Amino acid sequence: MSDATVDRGRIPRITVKDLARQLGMSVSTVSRAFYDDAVIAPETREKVLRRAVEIGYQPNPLARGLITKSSRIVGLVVSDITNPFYPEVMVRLTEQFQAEDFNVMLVVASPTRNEEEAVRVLLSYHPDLVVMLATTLSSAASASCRKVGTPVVFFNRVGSDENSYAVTCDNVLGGRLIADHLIDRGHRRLGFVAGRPDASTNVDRWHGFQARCAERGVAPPASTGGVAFSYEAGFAGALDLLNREEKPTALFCANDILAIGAMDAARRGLGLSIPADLSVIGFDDIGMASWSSHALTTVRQPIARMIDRTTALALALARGNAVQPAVERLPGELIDRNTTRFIDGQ
Amino acid sequence: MSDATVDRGRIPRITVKDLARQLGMSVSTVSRAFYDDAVIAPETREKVLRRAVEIGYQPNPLARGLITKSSRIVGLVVSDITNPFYPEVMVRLTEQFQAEDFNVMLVVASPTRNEEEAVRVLLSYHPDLVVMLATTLSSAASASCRKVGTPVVFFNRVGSDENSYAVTCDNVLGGRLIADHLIDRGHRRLGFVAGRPDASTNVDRWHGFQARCAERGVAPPASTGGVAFSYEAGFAGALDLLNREEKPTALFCANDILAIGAMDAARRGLGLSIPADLSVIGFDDIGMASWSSHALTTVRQPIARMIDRTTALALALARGNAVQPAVERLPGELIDRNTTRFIDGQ
DNA sequence: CTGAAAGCGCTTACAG
DNA sequence: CTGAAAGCGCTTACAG
Repeated sequence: MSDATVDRGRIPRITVKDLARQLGMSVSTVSRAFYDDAVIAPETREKVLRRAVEIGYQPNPLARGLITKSSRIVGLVVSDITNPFYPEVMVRLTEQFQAEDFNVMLVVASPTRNEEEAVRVLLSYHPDLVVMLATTLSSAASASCRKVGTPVVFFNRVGSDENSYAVTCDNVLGGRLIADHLIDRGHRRLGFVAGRPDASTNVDRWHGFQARCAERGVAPPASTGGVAFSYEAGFAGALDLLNREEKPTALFCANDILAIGAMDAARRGLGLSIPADLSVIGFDDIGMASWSSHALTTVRQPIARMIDRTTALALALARGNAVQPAVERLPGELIDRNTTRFIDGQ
Repeated sequence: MSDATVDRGRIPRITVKDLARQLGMSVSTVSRAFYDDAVIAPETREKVLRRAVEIGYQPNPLARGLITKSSRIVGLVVSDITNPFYPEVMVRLTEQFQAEDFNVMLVVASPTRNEEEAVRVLLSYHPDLVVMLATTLSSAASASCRKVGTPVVFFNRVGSDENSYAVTCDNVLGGRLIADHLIDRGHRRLGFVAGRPDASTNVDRWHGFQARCAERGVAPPASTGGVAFSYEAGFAGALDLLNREEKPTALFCANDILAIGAMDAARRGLGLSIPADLSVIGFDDIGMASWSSHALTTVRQPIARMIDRTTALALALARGNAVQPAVERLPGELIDRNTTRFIDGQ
């Protein structure tokens, strides 16, 4: 019974040695049983595997990683999680990785522990891959990953450097879709409530929106905000825009949470009715957007496909397959609910 | 330059050996520099540490864990994440653990990978501790943790077995607070919209509510739901209760999301006005509850304190300190906003 | 105070 | 097909 140094009351774990001793085999043989492509007699493998489940042995992936240089850990770095869009993404990504026998190490970047620091400690665990699920552009973090050869893929955000992987919704296209939707309905005085200015989602949506307005000969939209993707920011942004000389008749908010805040400001703060007095449109199509109290017209991110693409890409990268750095932009879809309307005149 | 077996294009990591060679020291000495309580000359330590940051060396916690039997990993198992209450908890717990140099391995239990299976793979990483952040009662999972000697603490949920650790809001008390609030305002026909029946939060809130009603001589509340903690369930639950013979004048919903669904049902579905025609009260005080479109009266969970207690407990446990198994119930606070009112008559 | 050695739990050439 | 040996990147008694 090995040298069971009782570590702080912790029970000594079962190891290959235990299994080997019990079966009268060498540790090498036992070890091989856990690899499908190892040369080992089928009956031997079966014996090992059967006994393993009996005594509850599982190879220690940490020790294994020391040898194989593969930890089967994927690091997930997250920062702004206030958007309900992200928890779902986190969970679904994690599920997918788990299904492929990768485990997720969660790291949160915050004011106290910034992204660079967070990535530094993450890297000490030697993840096979890191995926970034955050809203700000940071090249430093991805640079330190690259320095140690760890591939990184950005989810719903494009890295600031050329050679990184990213999968996002086509935010520029989304912005254009929204411009068309509003302009087609007769709106000419448009407003934009921005989220964080350093988020690629924010800038791309704005660019698309703006560009399409210009193409269709509509006056440049008024814009405000740029503090956060939050209810409060949406509330404040709408108030700002709607108190200006030239009141917009329609607001594009950089995401759904902003839009919900904006609607509350319009309704409760200003006594407006939506969509009668004001059209509002969001982006993301979070669950809440479909609630009858909001019934928000928005652009739905193709979240299932985005997650599929991310895991596929991630897994390929983690396996060491060479794949061209690229950003994949998947088109979103405009979901027309009840917060925009046709206006006459103009 | 060591035996750089180019592993799938991955860059060979810097190790103690590299550092030792560069400094002309032994690996033992270098290793000691990273432990505050190790005997080592101060200047030596400083030299090592300085050089380490220069070349970007960090001890590999995985290799370290092999020796120390401490992975500095805390496993976080999560299942029903649809409640916006949880993402915040996840992030804040993770931040706290990070601050103490623990890292979080996220594991999600789902229909495809149930809790037991999830815990099994988690345990293979030998976490120093696991915290359960889920809504269903499962003793199997905690049993397998105990079998390998890994402490588990339940957050906002009490384990089904006696000797485990848990920190929760005092849900029974919360239910009582709500009963008092409603009864004090003259309500006598009360309704309860349940969440998942297997969640301890749900049963405790219901018990407290019921018991207090009985104590104050109010007729037993009608109850419905019991499918999920979701908007849809709240919507359906309210519809059910409000279509009964004896319509309740006030609804206690087992959490805020249910309450928001219930309010939408009452308002949009039934044309009722809140609180004029119906009082509604929730539980949690998620961010959304304070939005002006909801302004929901609710019981606020003492989330900051709950998290502090959890990390304190967790850290003590992870350090191997003996602490009595116990469930800690922290009192919540009733936040009186705009969804309940006094009724006359009776 | 420092170093050589053993060992943590694994895997993987290398012989047989 | 199997086993003995070396080694992954660390830490920690044990000498000196």
